[in-house]
Amino acid sequence: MPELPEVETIARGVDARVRGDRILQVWFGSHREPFKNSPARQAKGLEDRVVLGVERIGKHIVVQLGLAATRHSSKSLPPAGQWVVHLGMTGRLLVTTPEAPVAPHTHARLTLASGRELRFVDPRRFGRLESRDLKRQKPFTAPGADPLLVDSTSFVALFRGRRLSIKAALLNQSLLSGVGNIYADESLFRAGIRPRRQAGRLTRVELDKLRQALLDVLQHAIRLGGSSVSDYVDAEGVRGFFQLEHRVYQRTGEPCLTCGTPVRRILLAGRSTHYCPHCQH
DNA sequence: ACAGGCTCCTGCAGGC
DNA sequence: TGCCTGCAGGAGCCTG
Repeated sequence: MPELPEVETIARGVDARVRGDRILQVWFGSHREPFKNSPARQAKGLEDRVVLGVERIGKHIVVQLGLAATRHSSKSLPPAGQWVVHLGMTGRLLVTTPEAPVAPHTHARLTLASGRELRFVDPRRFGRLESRDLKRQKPFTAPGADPLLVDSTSFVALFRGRRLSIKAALLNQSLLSGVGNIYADESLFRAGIRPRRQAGRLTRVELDKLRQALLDVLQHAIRLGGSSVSDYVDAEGVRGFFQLEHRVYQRTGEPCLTCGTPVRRILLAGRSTHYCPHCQH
């Protein structure tokens, strides 16, 4: 479901609601997916920890956890652990009251000292949950560069010599972490670049244009709370509005908003890909 | 170093 | 009404 703007929106919303809260008890509703390490070990890493903060890293939501005692000591103490949430296609992370009806496919419920609950819901179970003990493991890092932070030189270097299509390159999380199908199509449209073009053959000017288009489209989407294509909602259950700004994504056959040519849909890297055959070269 | 296909899942829309 | 197909915001694996 979610790409960078949706994950950013959720992470900010969860952070605003649970930062400083303490996890009292954890309930896991399933014992197969979505656990990268065992539910028992995750519960151990979560219970009686204080939420120091919640942030987005790539498409992951990282909950920074401190020992309950750190509340009373220095604020600069590093986190003791992390809870890493990947939402897959249909995952949701919601802050609710304990009385709120439990949605089908709820896989995790974290009871908080404030009386709230943090819930993970994921019908397709493509999402992943992982707890990391920072005494024994390194902090989670994204495999690729963050599209909001990457500078022009590094961006250009990512694609140098690469023979795969620019669309596939944008989706490759070890190059850029956070771009998915919607924002790949939307940024390529705004940059005037055909998705099938070989990444390594784009000019510096084109890549600069692409980086700027990507930055613009992601920041604009974050301001609008992300894209609600089907059932995406933020931490409070509120839908985003960027889907109203889509120019090509899921507009197959509809007129290009710039030139009127019908938007074309092809399959590329196994994904639906939308572009304007007139505006993109 | 890729491309392409397949897989993991559930749910929904559209055609018949 | 039901049954079928195709499709969906992700990503890892395997083969060629």
